[in-house]
Amino acid sequence: MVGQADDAVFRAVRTGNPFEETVERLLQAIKLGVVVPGDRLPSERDLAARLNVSRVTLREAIHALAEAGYVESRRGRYGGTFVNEQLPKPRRTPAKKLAQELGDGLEDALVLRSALETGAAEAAASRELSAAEQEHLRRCLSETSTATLTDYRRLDSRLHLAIAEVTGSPSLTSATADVRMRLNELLDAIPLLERNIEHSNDQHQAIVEAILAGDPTHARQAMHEHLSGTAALLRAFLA
Amino acid sequence: MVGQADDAVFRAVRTGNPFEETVERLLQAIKLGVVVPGDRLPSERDLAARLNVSRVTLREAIHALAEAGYVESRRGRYGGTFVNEQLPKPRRTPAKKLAQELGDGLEDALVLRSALETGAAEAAASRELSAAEQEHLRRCLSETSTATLTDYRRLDSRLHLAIAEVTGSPSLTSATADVRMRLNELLDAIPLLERNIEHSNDQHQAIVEAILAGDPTHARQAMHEHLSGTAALLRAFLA
DNA sequence: AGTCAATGGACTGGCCGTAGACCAATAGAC
DNA sequence: GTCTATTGGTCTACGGCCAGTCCATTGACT
Repeated sequence: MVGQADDAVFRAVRTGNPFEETVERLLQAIKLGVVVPGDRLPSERDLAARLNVSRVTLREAIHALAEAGYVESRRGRYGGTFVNEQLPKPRRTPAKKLAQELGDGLEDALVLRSALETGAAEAAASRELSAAEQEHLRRCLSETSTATLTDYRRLDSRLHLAIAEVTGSPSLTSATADVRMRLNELLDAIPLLERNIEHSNDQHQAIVEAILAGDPTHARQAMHEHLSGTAALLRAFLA
Repeated sequence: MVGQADDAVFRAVRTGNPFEETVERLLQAIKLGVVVPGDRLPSERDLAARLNVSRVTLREAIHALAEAGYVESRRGRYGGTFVNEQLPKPRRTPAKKLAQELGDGLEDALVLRSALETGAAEAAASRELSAAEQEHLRRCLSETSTATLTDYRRLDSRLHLAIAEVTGSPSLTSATADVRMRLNELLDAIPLLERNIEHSNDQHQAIVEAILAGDPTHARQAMHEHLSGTAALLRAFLA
């Protein structure tokens, strides 16, 4: 055995039990804006099948999220589990502590994110996008640019996810969602400045325009700049 | 709910049971050249802990691999589980059938691979590599360039994995290993031409040189060309 | 030749998750 | 107003996986 890559291949098969994983996945859907306040989740039977988890386990996860104030369930036909209009405020753990917890994980996540998202921007710009996909991109861009402070993170996440989506690669989309979740807690720990948001919005627009124009090189470069800015902000704040 | 990204976030929490996952992981270690014929795997107790799996499950997985002819176990101190010198030949499933099974999965994997590996090349070239890391890269490159036909796939995989390793990002390394495994079966289905190998070797050298020279742009570009070639080959063969 | 540490091999009790069936409630359709 | 399909809520029997323990074997070291 060589002794370097074995950490990667002999890593944990499962990071948590099915219950925890399920909670995490539902949180992902909410925090990344895949489901929006007021939306209904798929029925327990459907969702359990899609997540490949028993209904009991899924219900436990939903129950946990309900107690935490994220969702609410209603019985009867046309009932279901709905995302709350008022989402719980993320606990602002001190940045230093978070940085300590993550350790090398921060650099790890940033490197992976850069690879995934610049790759996604390039791939998206290299494809022929359907009218629906174009509309989806534009809509996410517009919603992000007009977002209030409290909604900004979620809509920003949603836009980045949308870019991954229009590559047509589900795996790339999943990976992007996962790495974003890893960085989310950190992002919540740093203050949101109006000036930064404006800058981000400009960059978002440049990225989306390059994708819609079918300019892979420019799309990649614009995304690279955008991510570098966020990365620098994070590194500075957690130093 | 929007209805596009939900496939990504509501995907299966676990693709198989712990047993299957463990088998897959050990196969990964062998097929990607992380462990080499003659090598000893970590002890069952250590390995089970690293994989976060019970020893019983790990033993079942090892037993399955032993029956398939991949490994052999010896008891006593200085015993252990060893990778066989003669690995089982991969079954050459007809390319058409494989393509049918994968379906859209091929494009999915190719897009993800491109993002991960071009990103890895760029990131690797952007770092200061330690002497050990440089040596590791050079060694993998050299072993690949002098490989016999039967060993080529494994050493080629190992080289690509090494490039991901020297980014210093474990997540990127893991993801690279995973997507490579998804493409492995396909790669086994297409014939290995001496001419293609020579071409690959040239490209490999260009990539590694760019990384060692600290030239991110060139490294990315060289990797992009390399992957495009393989992707075109695969698409052509499975059309 | 004897010792011993480390390894694979085997067994047990317990718990988490599953599959499936059934109950209870709800709101639209008629 | 009644009916009914769909949804969340509940329960039970079963199986896989796990943590822990002990046994069997081996070969280097003394």
